[in-house]
Amino acid sequence: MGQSAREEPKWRRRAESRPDEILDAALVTFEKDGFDAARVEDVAKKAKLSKAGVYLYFDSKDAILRGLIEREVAPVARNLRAVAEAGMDDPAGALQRVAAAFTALVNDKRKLAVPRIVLSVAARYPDIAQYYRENVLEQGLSAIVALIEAGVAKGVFRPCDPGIAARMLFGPIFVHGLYTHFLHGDPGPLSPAERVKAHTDILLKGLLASR
Amino acid sequence: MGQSAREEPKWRRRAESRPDEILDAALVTFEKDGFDAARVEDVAKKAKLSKAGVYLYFDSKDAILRGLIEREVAPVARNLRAVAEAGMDDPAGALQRVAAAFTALVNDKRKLAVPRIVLSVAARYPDIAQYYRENVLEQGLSAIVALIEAGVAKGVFRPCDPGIAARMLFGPIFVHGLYTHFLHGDPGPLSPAERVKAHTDILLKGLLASR
Amino acid sequence: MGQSAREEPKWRRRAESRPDEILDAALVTFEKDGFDAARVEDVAKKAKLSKAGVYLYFDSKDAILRGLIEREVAPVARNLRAVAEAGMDDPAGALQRVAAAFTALVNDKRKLAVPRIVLSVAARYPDIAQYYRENVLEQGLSAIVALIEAGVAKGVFRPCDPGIAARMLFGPIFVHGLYTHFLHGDPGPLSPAERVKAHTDILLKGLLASR
Amino acid sequence: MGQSAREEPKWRRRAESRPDEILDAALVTFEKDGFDAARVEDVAKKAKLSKAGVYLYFDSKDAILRGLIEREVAPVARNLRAVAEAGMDDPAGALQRVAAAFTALVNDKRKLAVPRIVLSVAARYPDIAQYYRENVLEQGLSAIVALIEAGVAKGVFRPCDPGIAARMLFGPIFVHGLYTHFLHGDPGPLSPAERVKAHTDILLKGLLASR
DNA sequence: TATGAATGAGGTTTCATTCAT
DNA sequence: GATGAATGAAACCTCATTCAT
Repeated sequence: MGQSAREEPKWRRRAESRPDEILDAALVTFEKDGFDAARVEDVAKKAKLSKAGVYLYFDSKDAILRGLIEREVAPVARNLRAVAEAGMDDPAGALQRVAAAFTALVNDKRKLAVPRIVLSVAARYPDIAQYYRENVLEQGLSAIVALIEAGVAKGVFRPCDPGIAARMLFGPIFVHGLYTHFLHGDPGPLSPAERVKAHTDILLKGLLASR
Repeated sequence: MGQSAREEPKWRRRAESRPDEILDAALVTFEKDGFDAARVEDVAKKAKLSKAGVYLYFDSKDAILRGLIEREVAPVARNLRAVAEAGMDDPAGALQRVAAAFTALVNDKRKLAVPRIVLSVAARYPDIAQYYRENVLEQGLSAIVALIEAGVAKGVFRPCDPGIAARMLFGPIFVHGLYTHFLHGDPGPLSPAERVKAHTDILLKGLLASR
Repeated sequence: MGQSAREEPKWRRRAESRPDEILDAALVTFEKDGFDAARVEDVAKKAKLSKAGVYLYFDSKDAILRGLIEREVAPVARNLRAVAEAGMDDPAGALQRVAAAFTALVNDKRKLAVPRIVLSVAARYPDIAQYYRENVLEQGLSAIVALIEAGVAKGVFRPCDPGIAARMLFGPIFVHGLYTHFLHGDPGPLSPAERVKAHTDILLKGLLASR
Repeated sequence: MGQSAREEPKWRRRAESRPDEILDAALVTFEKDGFDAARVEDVAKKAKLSKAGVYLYFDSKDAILRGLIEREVAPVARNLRAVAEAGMDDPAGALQRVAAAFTALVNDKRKLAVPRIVLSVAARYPDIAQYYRENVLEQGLSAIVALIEAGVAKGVFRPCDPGIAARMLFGPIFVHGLYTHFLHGDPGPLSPAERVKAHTDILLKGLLASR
């Protein structure tokens, strides 16, 4: 109240929040332009920092990318595992919930940008590819695989290859995200929830032990 | 002896084959390094041409990419359509054959490189994204959609959203390709044929009208 | 106990010793990396100060260099003059003592670093070159020149060009220092004292009036 | 004749001479500004080339330096050795001729720039220091050492440490060069030839076996 | 007095593209 | 048709220096 003349120091002394601000800016910039075409200066500008300022917090452009991946990756993996593990005694229901969670994730263009970037730089930064694979993909896959195996063991699901089943869960959602977000493909008339339902209807019918 | 006047022309007129040789080289180079990191000089070297020589056949680096996409794209789309259309009266069998064809395609790392590159430059070259979407993705999707719809009409398949079903066909195969080729993920123990079978088993069970 | 109000001042008022600490640090850093490659931050770190702290005491990087030269230079010149002047009545003995003193000086890599730095920045900072020349070189030379001239006047030395003689005293010692310290040349088997002796033996035999 | 309008193609097609032109330009630029302060762009400009053009012939700024050292070094070493070796049967005369040759060398500011540069970057590029030491200094020294030893063996010179004697030959000349060229010290009234004479007079008197 | 945070200016290097031959 | 030579434009990164606290 009354101190309206000093609303915001505008900058200074926010070292703690800087790395995150830079990563936020980088995510947006990399998503828009791709890693190579993105200029560090643009990241800096969006983070309201000078170019040199960025280098106070990250050693190099690819260190920013690494930081970004590391920050973005953990929650995704954690999220998927949690949903999967929470439903081990109701595999069919859990499958639907995982599909819904993954759909929500993929619907967020910013979140989907990360695997796209990883994919495009994987050849040059194998460590990034490896990190992503081990910390997201294998985590997610193994969680679903466990879920499917549990379902099979319970007799809820027919015997099947759980890796294939897992890909049948994630694959369609992921490609739909790429198609609509990055290639501007027509998302179709269904709402996300309807898509999840249509998808899991078919998938579960394919998986469930008859009667 | 005596043919001293015609020792060996310094260069040969092979203008006709040149563009293709350049595109071959570009495909390999782009696949390895990504579009941005790939240097025109490397493409030239691999095509056994000077850097300037490349510019006799292509106006710019992204023109090469456009040429590449145009060349690679048509056969893929045509192929998938053909398989799908040839099986309109046996939708289930056709589905399996499409899955097999698409698996074969995706197994070829070079072929899979094209969509990966498209994805990574889509933001900067919207025309490329559009071209790819219209000429490959929508072609492929619509062919499968038609197939599914035919199946539903015939009563072979249950009523379902054909777009979703199509993504359930392509998605798992595509992500498996990305995962194994570009992120060096474990391809798992199944042979391609076994993967196709496991995949279509589940998918068809999910789609087929009971009884 | 009980002195909680004075636990430890975060920083101490040691303004007086600071400039010297900075110069010490600068000497080491400049010696190791050269003036250009040395970073102010490294000087600061070695002086246990923040980068900004250095600027409390010196206006700029080259001001540090100037300060360094000023501090290092006076004692050297004074020392050489003193030795020379103390021996005006025994020119031959004084020559030997000057050689010994200069050898001791040059043996100290840190001390030798100063002229090396001066030499490398002389073109950009003519004032530094001038300062060094006037306050060290000309001082040292003139002292020796006076010594030689005294010797000649006394009849102890043959008539000779005293500037040349002076260079014959300093030159060999100086280049030996450069060679061994900065180019890692083999210092040879002789001890410093033996080098001084061998050197002055020849030099004196060359200078002394026969009989 | 009559084609006065096309005097000089101005550039193009002189790849062969380029490296040398660049090294010439670099020598001048490095001599003037020192290695660090010299900008590649200035070297380029002086060589009448674009900045990028320089990189067609040299991989990096320090590659230019290396090239420069390599080019400048061989003739110097060869020259000194030749003079020394040509006079093995007249050591005293040869010593004078070596002194004269070295004086001529050092009188050339451009030539003297090389060791100055080497000295200033030695810490950062140890290979350059080593190269210079092995290919110039040790060559020169060993040639003179051999000469002195020959003189001693012949009974022309008194027994003495030849390394010291060699430094007494080179040292004074070298420091005089540094002093006058780079610190703008007063070269004194003597002509180069007179300096050589004054120098070798003393040195030879110091070295020669009496009668 | 002391410093963490910030930046402007500039340097090296790269590369798509052009052009004379 | 083919290329060696050349360059403009830009990108990454560094560092001396400043300033609010």
